[in-house]
This record gives sequence, C-alpha cells and structure tokens, in this order.
Amino acid sequence: MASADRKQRLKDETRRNILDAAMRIGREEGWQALSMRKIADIIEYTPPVIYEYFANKEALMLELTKVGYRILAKDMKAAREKHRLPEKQLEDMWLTYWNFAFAEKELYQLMFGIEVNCCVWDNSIPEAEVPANMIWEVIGELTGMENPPEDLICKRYYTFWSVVHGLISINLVRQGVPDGMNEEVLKDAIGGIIRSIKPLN
Amino acid sequence: MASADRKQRLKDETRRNILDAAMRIGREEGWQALSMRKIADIIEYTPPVIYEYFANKEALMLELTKVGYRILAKDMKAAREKHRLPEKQLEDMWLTYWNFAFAEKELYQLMFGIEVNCCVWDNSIPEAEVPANMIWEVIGELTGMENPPEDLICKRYYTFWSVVHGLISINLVRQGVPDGMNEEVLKDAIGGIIRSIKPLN
DNA sequence: TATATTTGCCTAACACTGTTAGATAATTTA
DNA sequence: TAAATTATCTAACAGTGTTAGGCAAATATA
Repeated sequence: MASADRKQRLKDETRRNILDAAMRIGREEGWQALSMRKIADIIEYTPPVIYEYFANKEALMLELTKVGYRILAKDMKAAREKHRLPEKQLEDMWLTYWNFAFAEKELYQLMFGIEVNCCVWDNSIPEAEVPANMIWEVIGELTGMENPPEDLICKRYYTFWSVVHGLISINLVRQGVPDGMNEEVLKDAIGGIIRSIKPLN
Repeated sequence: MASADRKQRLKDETRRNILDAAMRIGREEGWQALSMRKIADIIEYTPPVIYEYFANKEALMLELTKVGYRILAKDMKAAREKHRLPEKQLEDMWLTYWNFAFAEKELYQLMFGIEVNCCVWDNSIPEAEVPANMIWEVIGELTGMENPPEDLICKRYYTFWSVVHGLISINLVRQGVPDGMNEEVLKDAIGGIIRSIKPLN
C-alpha cells in the first residue's frame, strides 16, 4: 500500500514528460507541428494515454502557457530586486519582459499569439496576473503619490504593455526590422512613459 | 473561339468565388475552421478544383492578406486626404488603422497574426509597403525639415506602429480591457509621439 | 490462496484535415 | 465525325484530434 506513493510519483513524472515533450516539439518544429501522436512517440506511450493527464490538446497547451507566465514572473521579480529606484525597476522589468520574449520565443507566442489561444482568455490563467500586478505596484510607487488613481496607473500600464508587446510582435512576425532600431525605440518609449509618470521635482 | 473571353471571365469568377468563400468562413467560423473542403462545398466544386487557382491553402490565405492590405491602404489614404496639417493627418491615419483592425478583425489577424503566417514575411507582400510609405511621408512632413534623417523617421514610425499594433493585439487576444481605456491610451500615445516629432515653434 | 475488482495501457476506429494521381466527361479543334 | 484538349471528379494517401472497448497486469477482497 505504500506503493501508492511510488505510483503517484510515476504519474507525476509521466505528466512532466508529456509537457517536456510538447515543449520540445514546439521549440524544435513550431506549434503548428505539435501533435498528440508525436508527443506519444517521445514519451513512448500510445496517444490515448495523454488524455489521462490532460483533457485535450488545448488544455495541454494552456498548461504550457502557465509555465511561461511563471518563468516570466520569476525573471521580472529578479529584475525588480536589482534596483531601488522605481524608474530603474520599471525600465529593467520591461527590458526583462523583452528579453524573455526572445529567449523563450515559442512560449511567448503561446502566451500572446493571436491564433493559438483565441478564446481561452477569460480568467483561466491566474498566473497572468502576477507580472501585471508587479508592474502596477511599481508604477504606483513612481507616481510618488499616497493614493495614486487607479485609472492613471491602468493607462500607463497599458501604454507600456502595448508598445513593448507591439514591438515584440512585429519582430516575431516580420523579420528585418533595421538593426539597432529595436533598442532605440524601446528605450525611447519606455523613457518617455516613465517621464510622464514621474512627478516633476 | 470568341468563347475564350467568356471562359476567362468564368475562371476569374470562380477565383473570386473561392476567395469570397474563404473570407466568409474565416469571418463566420474563424481561420482555424477554414478548410479546402468547406470552400469547395460553398463554390459547389470538388476540392481539387481549388488547386487550379491556388498552389495550396497557404497561397490562398496569402492572397486574402493582400486584399486586407489593399483595403487598409484605401482607408488610410482617405483619412489623410481629410486633413491638411500633418499632425492631423497622422492622428487620423492611425485612428483609421485602429478602426480597420476591429472592423476587419479576421483580416487583421490574418495580416498580423503570429501563428497563421509565420514565415511568409520575406517580401512576398509588396502591398504591405503602401500603408507604411504613407506614414513615413507624413512623419517626414511633420518634422518640418528639408531632408529629415531616415533613422529618425524610422524610429518614430516603429514607435507608432508598436503602440497601436500592441494595443490592438492585446484587445484581440484578451477581452476585458477596461472601458474607455483604449481610446485614452491610444490618443495619449499618438499625441505624445506627434509632439516628439513636431518642431518647437 | 483464489477470486473479484480496479488500473494501466493498447488497438482500432471515426471523422476530419491538405494534397495528389488518375480516370471520366465535356468541350473545342481538325 | 474523329482527335485533342480541357474541365471536373473519384479515390486515395498520410496525417490530425479524440473516443470506445478490450486485454492483461496489479491490487483488493473473500
């Protein structure tokens, strides 16, 4: 009966293997090449077994996007902890977001790709709120106000996010953005938004 | 032998019908639901016929994105012609871009979706340059310079595009952006960039 | 220990998908 | 009218996500 533990461990391992295999295929061949049969091949089981761990392919991919958000959250937290001034924190956090998008290109596509995930964006990914909340916090601090108005923070948050995500999307879809352009656009934009938040002293 | 004309007309019509059918399916059921067999059903032919008009499904969809760019170019041209001041032109052109994205949501996804079109972005869509060139022109005018430096225009162009496209993507993927937030973010951002281009007089 | 039950896993199938080869029917040319 | 060309279809291949049903091994019960 103590074998229940061992069995659970084996099941957990298989679950891990499924996710790893899916991730590997996504990275090596792109998400359009991901198939249940390929996953089954890698984990050396037959396809129906996967359905004992995930309701369907979409649920499996949803799990991967959650992994993505957890990595992103960890990275951004580390970036923040490297600085004391909110403006430095914000700058580094968005740069980290940028770097994540390219270091984990496939994960990023899964997390924000228009096609893949279309309608699963109700609140089925609580992990998505962690990075967002961090940014909100720092924007609030940067205003220097006691009780910064919610809608100001919200507006600045979306401005940040739009310009960074937009630039990333453009780069992921269309290669051939002139060299050095990205850094300049990014730094200019982030700097500009930060200036518009920071109180004049 | 004069029937050659008539035959050509019929072929053209079938080609149109194929594109229309594909567009209809994309709009009504989304692009992931688009299949050659469904198109064939609508045009009342068998699937292989489609391959006499398009090399494959991807080529068919590429044609649709070109249609998208042509509509976008027309809209933006009209927006520009409504104003004389470059700053007004720019503002209206980007607002038009914004409106297009939501009025022709499916086309926009096809044109800029990360998943759908991944690797066909070499220069196989010359139509894509028309809207871009228009914006470049107006930014150049707005600087008030005789020979505005290329890289400044380029930088501003990408800043515009990033923030607008980013905000659109976010809205298309994640619904539930707070009401009125979009307009504010958009106008603030566009206004800010325009100010950074316009010479201080 | 022998029987019953649950579990793990597989085979086989269904209904789709994009795409192609080859046969057939219709039309045009000689 | 016969030959050649063109238009269209049928049937298939190899792949997809997913599910029903069965077999065999491991476990629980008597």
